[in-house]
Amino acid sequence: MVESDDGVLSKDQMDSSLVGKGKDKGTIDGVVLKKGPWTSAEDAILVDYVKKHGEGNWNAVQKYSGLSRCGKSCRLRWANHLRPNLKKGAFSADEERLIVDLHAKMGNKWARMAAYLPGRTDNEIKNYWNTRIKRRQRAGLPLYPSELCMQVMQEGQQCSNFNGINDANNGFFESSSGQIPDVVFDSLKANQGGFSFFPEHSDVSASSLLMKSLGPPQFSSFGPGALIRQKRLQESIYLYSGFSGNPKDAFSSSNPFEDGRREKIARSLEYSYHDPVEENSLPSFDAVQGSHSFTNGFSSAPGPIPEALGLELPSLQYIETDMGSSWDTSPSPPGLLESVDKLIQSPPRSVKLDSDCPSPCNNGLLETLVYEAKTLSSAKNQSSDKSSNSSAPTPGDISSSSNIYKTEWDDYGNPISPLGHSATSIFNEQTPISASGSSLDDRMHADIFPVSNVKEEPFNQFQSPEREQKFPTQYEYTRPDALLASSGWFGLQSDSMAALLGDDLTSDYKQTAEAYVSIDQGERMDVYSWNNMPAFCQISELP
DNA sequence: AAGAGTATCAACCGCACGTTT
DNA sequence: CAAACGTGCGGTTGATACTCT
Repeated sequence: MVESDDGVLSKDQMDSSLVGKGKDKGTIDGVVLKKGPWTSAEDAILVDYVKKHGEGNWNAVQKYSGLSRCGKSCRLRWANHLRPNLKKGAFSADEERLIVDLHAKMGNKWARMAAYLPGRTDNEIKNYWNTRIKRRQRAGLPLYPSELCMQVMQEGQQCSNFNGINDANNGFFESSSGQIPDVVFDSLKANQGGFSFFPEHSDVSASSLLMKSLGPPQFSSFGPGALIRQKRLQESIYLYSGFSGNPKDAFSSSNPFEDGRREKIARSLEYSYHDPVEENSLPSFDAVQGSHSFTNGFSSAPGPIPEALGLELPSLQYIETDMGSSWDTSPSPPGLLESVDKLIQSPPRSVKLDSDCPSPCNNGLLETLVYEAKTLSSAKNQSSDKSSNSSAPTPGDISSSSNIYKTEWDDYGNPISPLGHSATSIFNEQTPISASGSSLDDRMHADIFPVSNVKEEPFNQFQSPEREQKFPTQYEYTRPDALLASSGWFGLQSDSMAALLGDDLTSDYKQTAEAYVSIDQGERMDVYSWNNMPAFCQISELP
């Protein structure tokens, strides 16, 4: 940033100084507020003001000092640049470690993280993190060091006797500021044969996608505050995904079609979704079942999802129900790998409707999609028979879905897999569906289907003994199609598909279908593509 | 050397929340 | 009780610096 040390306004500064947005914005008592880079003269004025009046009451700065800056700008300038004891320069290795650790615990809580880094500002940390994400995206590296994951895993395994005490209002949120379980399942690849629960930074905004796809009508029962929670939910996804939130970033990859698709799609199927209602409404804690080590985003999210963990922890993190306690009381998994095996082995035959099964086999997104598809289909057929949805997860059911698989594609796919894409955006971009549609239908079309990227290689090839030996258990969950197959999602009827995409679109997809993958257990997967790119898949039972 | 692409960083914006009026 | 106000936070933007081709 150019900062005119001489206090001379640059052109932009001059321009921005003249900007007055409307009657109220940009002016105070008729004084045009300046924007843009601060000059040293302004800094001096601000410092002087703070010396005399102390911090706070920033809106009075202009009044008392004549500085033509809004209070917010003054506060920001002071906090980020002028206040004493600010540490400038690059982060030290220790600081970087701490940031990674804190981010694993807190998510995008920059201000809170800054509290642990004396002399550093939230803005610095945020910038550093975003930069780091991009860097690692490019490198195809995991976002969190594997040691951290292993540490977390070990801790998690030590507390496998969790019996699911649920106290939704136990101040989990509050505790998160200080005592956050070091549970981050990330980048297990290095230590666990490539299985990673934690996305490096997939930008699949699964939750937002879900929220969009769920749509208001079906989920009006979310009640007041749902929007707020939705926002928080989105934030959480950013943590998981590293999604900057910037739509532009969604396709920042040099080859978004190729580089990010796998992970995008895979992760679109993996992210846990926390029912906005359940989040704050003291839901039953399905972890009581305790049989699954993986937190299912829906059911085991206890009440108010911890802002850092409940919402922002990776799906595989256990939702701590008592933040005051240590991890000893956390809903603990009977061992992650064991659970993985269980999950892999568990029959993905049906969509389990019972909310008491937190089996991660039920992918929340998938179920949601099925549900939506059927709902739409049902609506389309103008059927008044509500039971038509009986085989599909209801919102409540969805809330019990689990879906916590973080996959690591790097091992078998793209070594360089910049994620950074939102499924929604992908879909919007890669399908002929207008993303700008304003109608619900349009949004459905645009948002409901992430581009389910299916590996181009034949499925059975992937299951070759050699590969299986190489990746004993991991691959089942590192493939989106495997996720699909194991998710219990199947039988998405063509009419449902049509309802979602429109008959014409479905037809288009079919016309360009490039893969027709048979999988075991009497199912088949039809892969629909568009523009020669896999767009989504449909699993159905073989005759 | 020049242009393109990427990284970095400061600052802005909108929103949420708590407090005051 | 509601509106206004002040503050803080997180996401985003845009300009410059840097690197690569």
